[in-house]
Amino acid sequence: MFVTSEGPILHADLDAFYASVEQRDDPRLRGRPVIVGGGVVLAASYEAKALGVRTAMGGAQARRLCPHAVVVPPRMSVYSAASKAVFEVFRQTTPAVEGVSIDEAFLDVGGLRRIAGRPSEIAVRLRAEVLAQVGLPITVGVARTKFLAKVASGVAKPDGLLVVPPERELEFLHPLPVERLWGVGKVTSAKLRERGVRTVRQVAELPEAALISMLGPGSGRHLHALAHGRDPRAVQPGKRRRSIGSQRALGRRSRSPAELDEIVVSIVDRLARRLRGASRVCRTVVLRMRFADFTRATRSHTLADSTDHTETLLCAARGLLSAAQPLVYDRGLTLLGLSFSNLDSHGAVQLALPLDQPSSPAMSAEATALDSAVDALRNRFGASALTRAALLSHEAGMEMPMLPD
DNA sequence: TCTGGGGTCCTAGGACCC
DNA sequence: TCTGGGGTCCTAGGACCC
Repeated sequence: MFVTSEGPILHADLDAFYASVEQRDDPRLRGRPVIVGGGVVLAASYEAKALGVRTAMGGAQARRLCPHAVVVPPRMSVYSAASKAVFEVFRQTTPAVEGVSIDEAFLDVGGLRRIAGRPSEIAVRLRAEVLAQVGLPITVGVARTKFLAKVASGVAKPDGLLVVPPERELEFLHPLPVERLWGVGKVTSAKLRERGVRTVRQVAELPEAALISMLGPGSGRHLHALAHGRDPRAVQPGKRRRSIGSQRALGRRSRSPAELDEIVVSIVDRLARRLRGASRVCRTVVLRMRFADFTRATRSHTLADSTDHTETLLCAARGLLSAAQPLVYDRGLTLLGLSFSNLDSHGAVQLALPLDQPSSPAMSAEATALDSAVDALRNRFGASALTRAALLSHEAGMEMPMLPD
């Protein structure tokens, strides 16, 4: 499963992904500043970025900076389809594709030289193919390691290509600001700058022990290696998601227990469907909270057995929320989220089952049937009627165990 | 500028087992 | 009654990334 070639590695990164999809689909948006998302900026086209608009910026501030921007609501399913199409192009290039996010991947092209040419040629073709087949601009960085390939694509953006030859790695890396190092965010950057360390070269000049005493053993060693161009991580095509989650901002007004329960029900329902859709099961349920002062807390519960069963997961989520009641009301809950972790594949569970248990396709067919039944009942009885719907599907003879009252 | 939604990885303490 | 060392799992928090 793990590819252990010597590289080179391509880092392919779609430019201003959501905004580019909008410009692709609506010619009137091309060449104009485009902002995706209203309350907060999910993506900004390069025309908007040129005026200072940034991802994650508040919508009001973005409109001040860029009053002529076209603001469009996100169309997640369209972006997801575009992403799938782009990843298909990646896999036509090499089977060794490791997805990093919806718009980003590493491609190991080591060993392709004889059939596909030099890495730079592969990268040129890849960019042309993504444009031709999906209609989106993409930037590619090429280097010996993942980290250098990623930095290269970051420097080459937008709509660019940059190759870092092995003998020029440090020449490329050392003048860059420390924030370019993977794992250096606000906190680490402040610690480094406090000590006068501003460039990657200055990090490289520090002994590893000094970095460890500043940042702890984990990040100390990590940064020391990166600053010297060392990054042993291989491209892992089989890499799978380790958790799935969903959250909802609540605003500042306080919510009744019934409202919170309704939110928990809808999040659990959505996540459990995604779990089954991906043929995965989970064992740990994590409740995420954010409060009025922007502090955060999590509470988690690990089940005895992995499951993709909505009611089981809901029961755990409700238990966590009720245990967290004091926090919720003392500190003013402003965000509520859940994530399911400790993910496993359905297949692994199947192996442990006796032979007379339903097979995996049958089980997912059952889950799909339940989803449809719940949907139908929800349409009849209203959006928050999951429990009611569960009761009715139970009465209808469908196997859906009930929660205790 | 008062702030969304989706993730990853690391650390540290305590429980528990051998 | 007091005592060691090592390993794993769970929980919680934090930093970081897109």
